[in-house]
Amino acid sequence: MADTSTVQTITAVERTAEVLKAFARADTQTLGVTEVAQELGISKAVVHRILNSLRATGFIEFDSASRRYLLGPTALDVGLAFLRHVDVRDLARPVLKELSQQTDETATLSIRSDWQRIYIDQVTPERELKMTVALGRSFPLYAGSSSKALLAFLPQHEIDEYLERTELRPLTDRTITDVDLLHSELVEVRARGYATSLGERQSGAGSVAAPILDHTGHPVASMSLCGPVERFRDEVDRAAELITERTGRLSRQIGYLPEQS
Amino acid sequence: MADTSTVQTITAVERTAEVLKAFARADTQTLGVTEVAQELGISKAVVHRILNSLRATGFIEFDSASRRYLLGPTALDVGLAFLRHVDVRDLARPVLKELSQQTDETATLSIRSDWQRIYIDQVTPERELKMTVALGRSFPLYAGSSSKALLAFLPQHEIDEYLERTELRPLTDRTITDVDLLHSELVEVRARGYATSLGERQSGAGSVAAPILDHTGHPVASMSLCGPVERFRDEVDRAAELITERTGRLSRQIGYLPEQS
DNA sequence: ACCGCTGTTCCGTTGAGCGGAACAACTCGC
DNA sequence: GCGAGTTGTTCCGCTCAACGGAACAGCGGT
Repeated sequence: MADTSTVQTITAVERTAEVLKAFARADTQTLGVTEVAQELGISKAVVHRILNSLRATGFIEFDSASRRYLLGPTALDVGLAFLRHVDVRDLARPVLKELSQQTDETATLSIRSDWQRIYIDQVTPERELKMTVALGRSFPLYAGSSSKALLAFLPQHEIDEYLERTELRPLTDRTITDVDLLHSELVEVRARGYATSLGERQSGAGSVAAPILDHTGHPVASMSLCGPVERFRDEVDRAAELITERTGRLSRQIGYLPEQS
Repeated sequence: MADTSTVQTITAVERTAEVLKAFARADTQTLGVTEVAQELGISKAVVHRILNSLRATGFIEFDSASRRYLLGPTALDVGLAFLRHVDVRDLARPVLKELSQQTDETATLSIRSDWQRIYIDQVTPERELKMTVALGRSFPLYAGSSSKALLAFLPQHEIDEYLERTELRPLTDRTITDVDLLHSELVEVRARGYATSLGERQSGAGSVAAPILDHTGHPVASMSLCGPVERFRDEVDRAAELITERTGRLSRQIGYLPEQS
């Protein structure tokens, strides 16, 4: 009974939803009754009644000059309520568990806070030798895969600003301290969609991370898989594949629309 | 026949809209069937069917763990379509960025919708203590600088009508609740071209706003700069100067011709 | 094992919504 | 200015889809 097709629905409601979606799809601001009716294969009379019902509730407005209909502010209110209620952490939790289980390594979630990164969640595997990160601690944005995944997807000018005024202090002997090198590393991260690190932030730790992007394309969080570098080195490719698949889905869930090629 | 009450509507559609609004209002992410049914005074069975219809179309999702419902990404899609079609927004975006950068405070853009005001865009500065507004939410037209900037530039008879039938409920202890006082405040706003507020709508927030006028002289939007009242108090004059310069230019861009003296 | 709470389904009744068609209002071309 | 061809809007009788009370099921607490 979790199946969508078996539960009772109301056709009028589904039609209403389709009408709203038609407005969302349209590249013109206004739509006419017949236009909508034809696209959805419903009678004009019905579309007319639906539009007027939506008008009464603010979802649709009416332009009396052209006698055509357009989306109203209530639509925005509801849409943004969706965003308001999305807690990346809650959303990501089950994914972290799944990733950790599938790879038998630690899965983490980080967010950016000002110009630092902090871990806000992690799931560790049941094995003796495993990675554990410090939740709540601040780390720089230039070292480690989670950090680079966040940094690489910021607008270019913000990256430039950040790197201009930030001193790249080495945290380990593998930390990238050359600005030009880091710049081209970030370009690569953006191109392939994920970042890797072998001991850049923490000696002996390897990781792969990808960003979760919101509806504006901004990175709101980054998710990583990490473990002891000796065994993790061989897992990088598989981890990258798994993690980008999940972060991609999460991004779409919070409204990110991948640009069509 | 422009009257909303006389045209035919479909109750199921209006109920659907009310259900979605209930989710927008809620401060919890998920809502249960009974919860919604009680709030709207509809039977549980109907709410259940509506929710499942919306589920089939992506507006609503179902959390099988808690057996409760939440807004889905389609809601966001439709909401953002509304924004996509507001062309003032595109025009104003770079200006907001510039203003925010120049002042290191938050720049916002609002439009009027019926007799309310809603924020449709904002750009925030990179600093710890800053103002952030809720996009999509409705606010009254009588409190706060953005609202007063819109209201003051409406035709006088519309202002009068509005103030006659509107109760000036205080949002903070600084809200203007005296009609005569508000009337003379609006005259002043119109005279100098911008509105200010120190905590009228939101305690602890200060702001300056000016309207963007179209070719008929109607205010289509208002732009504001806002921040914590303690530091903003000293920035008011400079902010007013900056903002009126920009809104003036934007108004001319969309066809407004300043009356020649 | 109880209770009280959810969400979910059943089912017979009925009136709300359907849609074809008529009407009205507007635009365009000649 | 006057049809022809668009729109949006309303009418109205028929029908069947939605209503809602009530029964059912599946939790979670004590």
